[in-house]
Amino acid sequence: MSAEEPAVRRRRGPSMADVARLAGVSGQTVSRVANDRHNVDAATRDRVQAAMRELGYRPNSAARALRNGQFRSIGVIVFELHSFGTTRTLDAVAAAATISGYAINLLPVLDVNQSAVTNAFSRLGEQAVDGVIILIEAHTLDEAGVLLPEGLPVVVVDSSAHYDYPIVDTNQAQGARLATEHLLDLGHETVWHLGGPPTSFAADRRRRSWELTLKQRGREVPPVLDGDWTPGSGYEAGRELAANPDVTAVFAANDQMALGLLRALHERGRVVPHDISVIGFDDMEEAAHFWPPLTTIRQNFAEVGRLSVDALIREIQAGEHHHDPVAVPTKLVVRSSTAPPRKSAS
Amino acid sequence: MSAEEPAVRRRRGPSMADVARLAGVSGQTVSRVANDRHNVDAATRDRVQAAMRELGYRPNSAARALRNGQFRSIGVIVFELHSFGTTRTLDAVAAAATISGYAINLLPVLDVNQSAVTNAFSRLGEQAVDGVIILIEAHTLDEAGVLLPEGLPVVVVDSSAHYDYPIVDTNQAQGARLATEHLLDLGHETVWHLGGPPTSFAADRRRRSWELTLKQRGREVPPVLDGDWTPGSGYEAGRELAANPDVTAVFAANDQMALGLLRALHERGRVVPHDISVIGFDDMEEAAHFWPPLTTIRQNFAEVGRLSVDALIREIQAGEHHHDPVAVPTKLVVRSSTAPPRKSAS
DNA sequence: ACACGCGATGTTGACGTCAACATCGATCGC
DNA sequence: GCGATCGATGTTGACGTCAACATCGCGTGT
Repeated sequence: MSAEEPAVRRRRGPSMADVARLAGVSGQTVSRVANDRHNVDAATRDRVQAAMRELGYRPNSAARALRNGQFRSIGVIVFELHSFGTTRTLDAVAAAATISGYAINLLPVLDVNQSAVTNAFSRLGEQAVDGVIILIEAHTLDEAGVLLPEGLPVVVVDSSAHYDYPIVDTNQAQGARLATEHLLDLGHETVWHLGGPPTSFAADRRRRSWELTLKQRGREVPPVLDGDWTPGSGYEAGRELAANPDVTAVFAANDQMALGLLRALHERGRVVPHDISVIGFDDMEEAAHFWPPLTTIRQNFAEVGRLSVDALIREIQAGEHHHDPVAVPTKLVVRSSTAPPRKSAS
Repeated sequence: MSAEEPAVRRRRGPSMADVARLAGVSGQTVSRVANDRHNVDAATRDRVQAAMRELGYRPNSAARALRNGQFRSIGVIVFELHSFGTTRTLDAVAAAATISGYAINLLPVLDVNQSAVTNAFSRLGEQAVDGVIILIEAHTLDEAGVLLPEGLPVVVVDSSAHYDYPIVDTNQAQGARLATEHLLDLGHETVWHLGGPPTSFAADRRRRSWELTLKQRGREVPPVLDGDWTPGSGYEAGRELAANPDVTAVFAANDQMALGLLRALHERGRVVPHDISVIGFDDMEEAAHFWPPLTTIRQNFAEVGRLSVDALIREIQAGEHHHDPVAVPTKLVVRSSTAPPRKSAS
């Protein structure tokens, strides 16, 4: 009746002081045991550990972070997890961070519009992180970028060169060249391109590299079809492409669009690879089981994730700014969706 | 020469005291401004905010957490992000948590073996989280489950009933029934099943429900083929199924296996849905663009994520244990991979 | 004119941990 | 045998924030 419970129960667990009392030692000795310091007597250590177990003691990371001035945590800013690449990279980042003893703080941007991004970055200011990895396409970032808290180490995973932060990404240009050359080497006159959204630096790099490769070989550069990474946009583009008898080879900027493209070609009765060759980009798990199995460019997401974390941790711990962009090479994976062109009326 | 820099630079930003000094007020007033308390004079507030901006002040969340005894952060334990469902759920969880003002701590389990899981859980003890959502299949969890720190609110996203924690998941049974009935209603004699791995509760539920539905309709129950969720396993199973002329309808326990299955059927020249109908489960983005577009069961991952977060936050804030499992209904999405059976020799 | 109330602001201390320093007893070298 | 050394342990204070309490000044009602 008289005593009021607080609205939010605080589960404060036992503290070092509690353990110390039970074990009959000082708090400092408990701290030493908790941190695996060597200068503790074996018997004492046992006693302390027993007390810890009995009380279910867990070190309070907030107090630790406050004391040490470090959170041992890195924030990862992502837009939706729908994108295959983002997900895979996040996976690799999380693994690498965990191995290095850093926790991962996932910071989703709920909406692409600028105020949401800005909002996410300002929330960042209050986040318990020592550094940040940005996994959203930099164009989106561009307008809001200014608002990043100063003095917070940042690594951007994208292919923009315009950033003042260290950059790690797949070598988009090399991958696109690989794709284009593969089709050219099979004997195709030229290669059409189903590109990613114009707002994406990665898409831009792939497009440019495809174009450059064609030009270097003296081939005609067909108009680009712009998609938005989704299978749906690949399908739309595919309907156009299927109607054009000149098209014998298409380089889709990712596997998902390639999937939509394949569907459109099936619907129109264009046989892959007999009538048209298709190559993708990413090598998602499913690509090997598309119909027909998709020739594609494999991105090494694990490496991208690992390198991003390494770069960020170096920056956090040593203040190193490593401004040379890191480009992770790709690999051509040949399956059944590409073949030499059918000898036709030429 | 005399002063040694610490190995790890601590970027300690300005604190309330610094802001207070600059603005000529007490630390407490700064705190009030930072927390949007109303009882601060407008002029004072402006002065403090100006000082904050000038110094680039960001509240220290470690100190806050220490003071408040709460982190406002929830941990999400995941195995790899490769699984489509996990990723989508994580996405929804992250969004819901952010909206509720909670941060997300991603806690990857690096390896499925038991010691890795155990390890992840013991790491959990040191994590700055108020509660935990477990996104790994509970069978894996089973053996290690005992080691979960006591007193830490937990919500499990899975279909096990054996847990002492609140459970949220898709209504697997209802979904599997929907799938099976759809094929039966089209006129198929019976429905074959390409199941998920035996270690998965979700797979188990789907299998049981498929079986029950067949029995209730007095149909023969064909032997189950066990996959492991991957397209590859679907392909293997598909080769068997394709060789069996009795098979006219297959319910694959997820879309990825359905994809592999479709590929195997194409290879053997069995036409979908003319010769064989195929239905999947999940409704992943790509399913609409498989060849043929896949009829499937749509899971409402967003809802699962939202409800998990809600349940966890209720538990954190009120200590409520809501032990009735929450089952989120699914929806049948009809596309082109299912059709009535070809009238054959019957 | 006086007590009272109320809003704005300041002061104090505690949250849990751990580095730095202090202490104490034992072993070592000569 | 005695100071030096070393290892085990204890004591103190500070990290940044904010609830609780204290204070101060001004307007209000009678």
